[in-house]
Amino acid sequence: MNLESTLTALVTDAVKTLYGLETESNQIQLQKTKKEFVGDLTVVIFPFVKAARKSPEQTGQQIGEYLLQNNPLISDFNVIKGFLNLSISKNYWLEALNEIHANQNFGIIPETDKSGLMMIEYSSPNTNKPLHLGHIRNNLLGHSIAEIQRANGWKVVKTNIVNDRGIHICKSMLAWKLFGNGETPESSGLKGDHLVGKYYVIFDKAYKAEIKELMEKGIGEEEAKKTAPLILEAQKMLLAWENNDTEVRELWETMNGWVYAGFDKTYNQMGVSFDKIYYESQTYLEGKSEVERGEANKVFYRREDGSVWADLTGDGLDEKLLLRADGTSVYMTQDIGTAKLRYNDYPINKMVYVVGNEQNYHFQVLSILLDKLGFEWGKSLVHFSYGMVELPEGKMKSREGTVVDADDLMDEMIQTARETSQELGKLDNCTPEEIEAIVRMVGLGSLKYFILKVDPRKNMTFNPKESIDFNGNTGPFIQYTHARIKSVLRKAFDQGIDFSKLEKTDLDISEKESCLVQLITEFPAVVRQSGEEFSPALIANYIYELVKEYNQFYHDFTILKEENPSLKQFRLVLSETIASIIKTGMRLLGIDVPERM
RNA sequence: GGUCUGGUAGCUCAGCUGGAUAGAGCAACGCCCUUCUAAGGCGAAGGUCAAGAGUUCGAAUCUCUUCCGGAUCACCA
Repeated sequence: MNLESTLTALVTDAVKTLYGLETESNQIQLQKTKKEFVGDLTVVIFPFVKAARKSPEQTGQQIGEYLLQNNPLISDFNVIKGFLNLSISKNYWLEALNEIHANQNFGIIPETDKSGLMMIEYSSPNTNKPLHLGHIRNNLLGHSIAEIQRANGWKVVKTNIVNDRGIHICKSMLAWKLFGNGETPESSGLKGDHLVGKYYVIFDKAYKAEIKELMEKGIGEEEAKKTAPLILEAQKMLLAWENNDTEVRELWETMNGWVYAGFDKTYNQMGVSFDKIYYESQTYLEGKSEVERGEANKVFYRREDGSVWADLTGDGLDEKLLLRADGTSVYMTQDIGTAKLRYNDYPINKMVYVVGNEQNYHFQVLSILLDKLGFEWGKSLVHFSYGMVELPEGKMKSREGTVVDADDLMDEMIQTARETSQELGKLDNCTPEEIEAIVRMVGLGSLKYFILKVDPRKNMTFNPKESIDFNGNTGPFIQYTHARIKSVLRKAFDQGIDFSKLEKTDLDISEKESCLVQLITEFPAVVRQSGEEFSPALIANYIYELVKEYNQFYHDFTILKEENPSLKQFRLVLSETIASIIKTGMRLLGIDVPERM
């Protein structure tokens, strides 16, 4: 039984005995005592004032006295206005710390069958261009959510649906065929995904030139876009692909192979991975047959031109196309097929899609369609929706070439970390391998933390400079604190101090220290809530608060120079516990923390 | 226009199941390196929580209206 529920029960008991008031536990409001007041936890008295028929102050006083007399857990109390501030006995905090310190998996629920299996889809790239800043937010969120859900006892399957077919891939292929001169990643020294992306851009340029040319001949823009030779050629290629044309398929496989090799490097650098990858080229046919089944069951209907539609006006939405007149599938069709395959492959209890908020409508529709098709899991799917990332300079636009490439950005972050640490001479005693590892952790940690600390729903601005600051709510600041604690612990260990277990449990620790212990005890609750709300930001901000509080504590006291051996030991145990929570918490965000830096 | 979503300090963000004087960091100002890592800490300053109304003992938080931003409503993916 944790502290809060114990206290809730106590207060329930108190108001019943004193005022004969029956209360539900949710009527008792317990909150952390604000810093400027003395105490650990605060009971809001207002709900009981009526029954007590006394002033809030008197009521608080009375309840406080009752609690103090009836439970040794409460060491003191004070009343301010309608708030009863309770001080919890130091012994309680010391014992709590001891317990947490001994628990290697504090805050983590082991994987059990109880919660079931959660499949989390994220990343979901197209194979015609490299990953960019938007993908970074997606990947980081997806990976972190997976870690958090796993820490909450779910069995997690991370999945990626690669959009490896369609007109956009044909565009890259066609451009390569026409202008590529057989260029390969090996011959050009380019990363595979960048090479294919290069030809996508080349296609776009040439295509635009053709449109311009046609328009100069007096053809309308719409018409020009449709009749430009390049686009017709690309469409022909797509058709050939669908008809399993050997040459087209071979080129398709070669170029996609380049892209996958490139993506693997990017994912690897980012520290994300997948348990199962689906390819749209393998799932879109399944979608078609599902739609046809739906049509047969009168869930969908066919128009005169042969296209298939779902009528969602009854759900307050529009009509939605599912199959084109020529029988080819659209985005929605593929997602239906992919969903079906996934549920065939895994006993999924919860399906989560990490996809940008521009697709909110799509997933609203998908949920309804799956439900109409008779899949009981349709209604319960979760669209984990997130906002756009912008740079301080403004919006990213692929047309204006202001897209921030994921690989470039990560390299830059690492490079900045390297330069900063060199300037400060921080890593002079490390081997080149150590320096590389640390600089990488710090550079990527900056990026990851800055993106994850923000509420996912919001559009955000990524400021590279600010993110790598060693002050404030940043990854490096947290990493730095961790490294510093580790340094203290190493020195203590060298001095032969045993901090494996607290020996004395009647130490007179300061208010600030008990406050820190209290903060530590909240970690599991934060992880639970973060899982329920799908919010890595919750964990990020919690860690920051912990680190900040610790730093203030660290400033006021020196640990190794403390003369009271018991107090010294306590502070070491406290520090080690905090370091361990930082490490666990950051792991849930997908961020590594260095032992030294 | 319909739907969804956001608006909190100059900037970037917390806080939102209603509770005390609305919190951090950055920037700018003033201190503290004989200090377990100054990649740090302390102090002061900075607010009509977009606006208005309602519910309440009490509203940044809940409801309604308005204003501003973003997304979406494709035979694109």
